[in-house]
Amino acid sequence: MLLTANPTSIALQARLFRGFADPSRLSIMETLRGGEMTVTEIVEATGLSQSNISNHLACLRGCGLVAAEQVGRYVRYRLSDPRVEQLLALADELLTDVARGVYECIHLK
Amino acid sequence: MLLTANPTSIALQARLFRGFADPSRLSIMETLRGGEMTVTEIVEATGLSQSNISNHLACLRGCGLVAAEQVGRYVRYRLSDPRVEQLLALADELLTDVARGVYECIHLK
DNA sequence: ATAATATATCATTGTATGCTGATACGATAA
DNA sequence: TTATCGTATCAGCATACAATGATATATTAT
Repeated sequence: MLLTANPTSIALQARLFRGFADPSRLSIMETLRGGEMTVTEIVEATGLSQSNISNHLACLRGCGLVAAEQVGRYVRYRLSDPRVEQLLALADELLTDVARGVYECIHLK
Repeated sequence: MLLTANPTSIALQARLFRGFADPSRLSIMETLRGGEMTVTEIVEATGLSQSNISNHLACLRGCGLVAAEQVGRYVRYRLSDPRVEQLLALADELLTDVARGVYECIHLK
């Protein structure tokens, strides 16, 4: 008998973490910790290309990690849930202790 | 002037999240929430192949997310830090609210 | 209506990495 | 020592996905 946890749940959780597992998306989310921003503002703040940002915003939005609101010809984005920030903060904390390992880990690029 | 957060930190954080962003690694970590286990026990619990498990354990170990201790010809693995479990728990909580979005998100396989 | 600005979409390309199967290594038992 | 069991490593293949550049859409201004 396999003791595997609910496979669907595991797969979903993996996907959720993937939402956080990209530098561009993390930059966006870190930027949004400062409050709502338009796409242009995010582009300026991160230094990433507009299409790149838009692609990632679509991803984050699809996953429900950020929410968007159209304001005139701008679209304002924000973190959708306080737990998104909590997750970022907790990861930061954990990282203070595992940074060296993560940095030196040869299994993740 | 770019307002980018420390790029190195962002890259490391992305890597850290990648550690969590794979179903096999998540299965392993979920399994280890039940306490220390040998590789064989993890293989049985998850139903994944031995080499697959060993590869992922090497990754998790390299990142400092799990710790290992040799016991005879066995190696017992455990979660290395309570915050690893906290991160898993928080993700689970968040997932209760964003599950649909994550499931339907076309940007992540 | 036309132009200009803000954002989104899409195809392409390159790269990262997960999985498998074979094999090597290491520890104990016979 | 030899066999056996537990674990680790590695190469090869297949796939996922991030970044770019071009273009489409949408909103306001002239």
